[in-house]
Amino acid sequence: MAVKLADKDIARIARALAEPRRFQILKEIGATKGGVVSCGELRDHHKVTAATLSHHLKELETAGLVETTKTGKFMTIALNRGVLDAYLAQLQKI
Amino acid sequence: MAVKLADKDIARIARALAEPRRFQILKEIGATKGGVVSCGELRDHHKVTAATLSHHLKELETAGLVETTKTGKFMTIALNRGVLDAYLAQLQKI
DNA sequence: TCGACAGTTTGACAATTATCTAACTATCGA
DNA sequence: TCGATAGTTAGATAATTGTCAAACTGTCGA
Repeated sequence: MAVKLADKDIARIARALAEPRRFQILKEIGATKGGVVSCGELRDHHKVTAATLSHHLKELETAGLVETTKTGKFMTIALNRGVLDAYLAQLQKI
Repeated sequence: MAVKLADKDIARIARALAEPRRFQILKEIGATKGGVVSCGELRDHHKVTAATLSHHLKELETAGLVETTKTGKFMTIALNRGVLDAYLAQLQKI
C-alpha cells in the first residue's frame, strides 16, 4: 500500500495540480520514455521566462510530484509516480 | 469507460479540490451513507458564514463534483462520484 | 581566466479568490 | 398574512499566486 498522506500534503499536491501549466508540465514529463525531461525541453514548450518555469518546478518538487537532479549545468526532472499514486489513492477513498 | 474530460474541466475540478475546506466538505459528503448531506450539517462542521459555504458549494457544483437538489426550504448535496472518478482516471494516465 | 550559458532568487505587479457583511429571495408554520 | 428560517447575491477586502525583469550563482569550454 502507498504512503498515507497528511491533509496538508494532499492540499499541496492538489494546489500543484490545479495550475494548468503545471498540469501540462507533469503530463509532458510523464509522456516521455522514462518519465524524465530536461529543463530546456520544457522551455521550448512553454512561453514563459526561466524564472517562472523555475517557480513552477519548485512547486511541483515541494509537492513531491517531481524530483530534480542537477548534473553540471543541466537539470533533469523526473516524475515521482509514487506520490501521484498516493494522492489518487486518497481521493479514491472519498 | 468514464467520460473524457476536457483540459478546462480538469482544471476546474483540480481547483475545486485544491481548497482545503472544499476537500473537507467533499470527504464529509462521501463519508455519509448514500453520499448525501444537508446544508445545515455542513454549517455545523465549518466555521464560516452561510455566504462562504454557498460560494464553496457553487464551486463544487460548477466543477461537477456535487449535485444539489432543493426541496422546500432545504437543500441536499450529493457527491457525483462519476466526475471524481473521471478526474482520477485522467490523472492515472499521466 | 573569462565569457557564455543554465537555472535561481528577489522584488514588484496584476489577477484570482476566500471571506465577510448586508441585503435579497423563497418557503414554511402559526 | 407575518415572521422566522434556508440559502443566494452583490460588493468590499485581504491573502495568495502567476508572471516578469533584473541581478545572482554555478558550470563549462576556449
